[in-house]
Amino acid sequence: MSAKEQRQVPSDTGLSKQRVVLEATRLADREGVGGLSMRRLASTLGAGAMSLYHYVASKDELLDAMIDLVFDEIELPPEGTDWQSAMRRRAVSAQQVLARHPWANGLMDSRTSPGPANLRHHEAVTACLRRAGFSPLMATHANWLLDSYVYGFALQAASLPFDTADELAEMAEDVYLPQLPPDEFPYLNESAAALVDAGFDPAEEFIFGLDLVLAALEPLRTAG
Amino acid sequence: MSAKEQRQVPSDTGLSKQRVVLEATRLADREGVGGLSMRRLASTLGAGAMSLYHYVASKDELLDAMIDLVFDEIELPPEGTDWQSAMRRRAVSAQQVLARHPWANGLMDSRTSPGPANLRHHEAVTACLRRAGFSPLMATHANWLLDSYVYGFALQAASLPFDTADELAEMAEDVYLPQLPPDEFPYLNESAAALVDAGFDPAEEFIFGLDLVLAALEPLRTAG
DNA sequence: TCGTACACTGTACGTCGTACGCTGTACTAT
DNA sequence: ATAGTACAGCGTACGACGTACAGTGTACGA
Repeated sequence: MSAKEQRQVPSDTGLSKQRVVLEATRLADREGVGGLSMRRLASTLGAGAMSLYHYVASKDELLDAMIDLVFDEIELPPEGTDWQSAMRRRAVSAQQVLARHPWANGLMDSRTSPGPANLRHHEAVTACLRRAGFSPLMATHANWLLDSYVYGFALQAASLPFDTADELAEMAEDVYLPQLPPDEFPYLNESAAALVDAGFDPAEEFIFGLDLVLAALEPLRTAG
Repeated sequence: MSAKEQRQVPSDTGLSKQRVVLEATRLADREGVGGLSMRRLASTLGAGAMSLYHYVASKDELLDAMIDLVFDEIELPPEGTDWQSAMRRRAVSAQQVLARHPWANGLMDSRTSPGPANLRHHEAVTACLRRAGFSPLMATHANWLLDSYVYGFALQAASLPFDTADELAEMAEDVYLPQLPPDEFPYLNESAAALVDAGFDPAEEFIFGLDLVLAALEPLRTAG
C-alpha cells in the first residue's frame, strides 16, 4: 500500500479527471447536453461544484474531453481485410456510437481542436486507406466523403422522433401525416406511405448509403 | 393609409416576428449561437427583453424559426434540367448557406419538428427525384444520402479553423504539424503535406464528393 | 368620455459558469 | 514533536441567462 504509485488511480471515493468526464457523458446520455451542469454533475459525484475545477479547467475543456471519449469508443478499422470491409466496420461502429451519444454531434461544430483519440482514429483510417492503394490526396477525398456521410447521417437520425420501423408506423398516422396536406405535399405523402409499407429502419438505411459510398470510392483507389 | 391592411407590415420602429427572427440570425452569424441571448437580441432591436415574447413563445421557438429561415435561403432544385444538375445546384446552395450560418448545423439535432420552409424544400427535392424516374423508395435513399453528405460536410467544415487553401498553408506549419509527432502520426503528416501542396480548398472538396455521390445514385434511378 | 385591447416593459426568481479565498488533511524537513 | 508546504475540496458571491408575472401606456371603438 505504498502511497506514491497509486496516486493517479482514482480511489473509489476520490475524484479524477477520468471519473469526472465519464460521469459527465453518462449524465449527458441520460438528460441531454442541456441537462449537464457543473452543479448537477458534481452532485452525482457527491462533490461540490467547484471541486470539479481541480480536474477540468473549464466546462469547455470538459466538453472537449467528452467528445474525445466518444471517439475512443469508435472501433478502429481492423487490419487484415479488404479496405471496404474495414471501413464499413468502423463506419457502422461510429454510427452506433453517435446514436448512443446523440449530444456529441451537436457539440462537434463548436470545438475545433481534435483530441488524442480523434487523432489516433484519423491516423488509423488514413493508414488503412493508404495501404489499400489510395494516394494521399485520394485518401483525403475518401475520408471527407465517408466522414461527411457518417456525421450527416447521425445528425439526421438524431432529429428523427423515432428509432425503429415500428415506431415510425405508429407516428406516421398520428403525427406526421396530419401536418402534410396532400395537395400541398403530394410527394412527401407518397414517400411516407412507401416508407411505412417498406418498414423503413434507420440502421438499414445507413448501410444502404454506406455501401453506395464505398463502391463509389473504389475507382479512386488506383487513381491520382 | 388605412390602418387595417398594413398591420402585418413591420413598421420601421415596431417589432414583428420577422424582424425578431431576422435580427436573431444576424446576431448569431456575428457572435455565434452562444452570443445570442434574449436580452442582447432585444437591445439590438431597441426593445426590452420581455417584448420579444409577444412574437415568440420561447427561445426554443425562436431557434426553430431561425432554422427555418436558413432553409428558406437554400435554392430549390431548378426544373428543366437533368436531375444531377438540379441536385448539384441545390446541394451547393445548401452548403453555401450552411457555411454562412455555421450555428445552424449544431442546432439541427436538437430540434425535431421541421418548419414550413424545411417541408417545402423537402417536397421540392423529392419531386425532382421522382420526376427523374426514382421510385418513392429510391428517392428516399437518395435523399438520405445527399442530405447526409451535405450536413456532414458542413459539420466538418465548421470545425476547421481555416476557410481557404491559403489559410490552411499558413496554419499547417504554425499550428497543425507541431501537434503531430511524425513517428506517431506518419500518415497524417503525409496527408497534411499533400494537402498544402495541392492547395486544398473546402469548396472544391465539397464538389468532388458531391459528384461522386450523384454518380453513385444514377443507377438507382431506374431500379426498385 | 369611458372601456377595452394590445404593444411593450420592469422586476424578480431560479439556474448557470466560475473567480476567489478558505478549509482541512498529508507529507517533508527539521 | 513541530513547523512548513502542498493540495484536494468547498462556500460564497457575481454577473448573465430564460422567463413568469404584474404592470404601464397608448390607440381606438362606443
